[in-house]
Amino acid sequence: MNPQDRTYKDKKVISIGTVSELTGLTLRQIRYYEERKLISPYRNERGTRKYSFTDIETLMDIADKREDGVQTTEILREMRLKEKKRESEKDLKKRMLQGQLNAQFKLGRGN
Amino acid sequence: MNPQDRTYKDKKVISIGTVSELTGLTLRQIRYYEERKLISPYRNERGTRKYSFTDIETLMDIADKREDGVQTTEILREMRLKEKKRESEKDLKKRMLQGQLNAQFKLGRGN
DNA sequence: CGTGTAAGGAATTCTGACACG
DNA sequence: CGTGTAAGGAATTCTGACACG
Repeated sequence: MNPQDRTYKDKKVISIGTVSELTGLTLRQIRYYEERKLISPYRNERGTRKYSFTDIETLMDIADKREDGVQTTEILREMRLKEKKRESEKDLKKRMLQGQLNAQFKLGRGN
Repeated sequence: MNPQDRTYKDKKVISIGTVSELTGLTLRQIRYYEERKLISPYRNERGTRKYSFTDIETLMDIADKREDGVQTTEILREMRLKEKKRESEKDLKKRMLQGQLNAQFKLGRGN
């Protein structure tokens, strides 16, 4: 995804009522999932919660899993696992790129 | 831009208070620019205005022009001109692509 | 023309709590 | 554990209008 677009996807500007409409979850449920650390909305000066499109996607994932009877603790575990996986993949890519660069450097020096 | 991302950029989900914070415009100004047809927010069941990130970008353009003393009527004209330009460029691309395809077809038939 | 403001009403959001299971 | 609900207060949003220039 274009880095410019990420700023939109991650920008926390949507109020809880709209999130409720978009996800089909009740306000109570949305607030509860925050209490269980599954999401962390931004709070404006007044204390009103503001969500991003990413938060909404996360909530829809949560809704699916809850329907399957998965508990919030378990959902949190899964989310953290996926986070780690993404990080290690990113790390792998970085190391591969570094390897490429090193090889290039040696070749350049060899000639 | 990725078509998937457009759905976020154009999704009208942001309330006027947040738009005001993001653009620095007053509620009065934002509503007035709507009256002058410069933007058209979505209205939910209750009648509350909802804006997209695209609307916000448009509003920031408007703010710049207003600062330069450009009147809303003139801004509207400019916006419509740009819209037409985009459309004719799109049209040109479409016709060029069609030309490419026709050429390919003739070549294929020729062999 | 573009923007401010006071007015009155209706819907939103927040928190802490009790309830049920 | 996950969710519903009533409670009270504070801030939001809406419209139509008068004001100024």
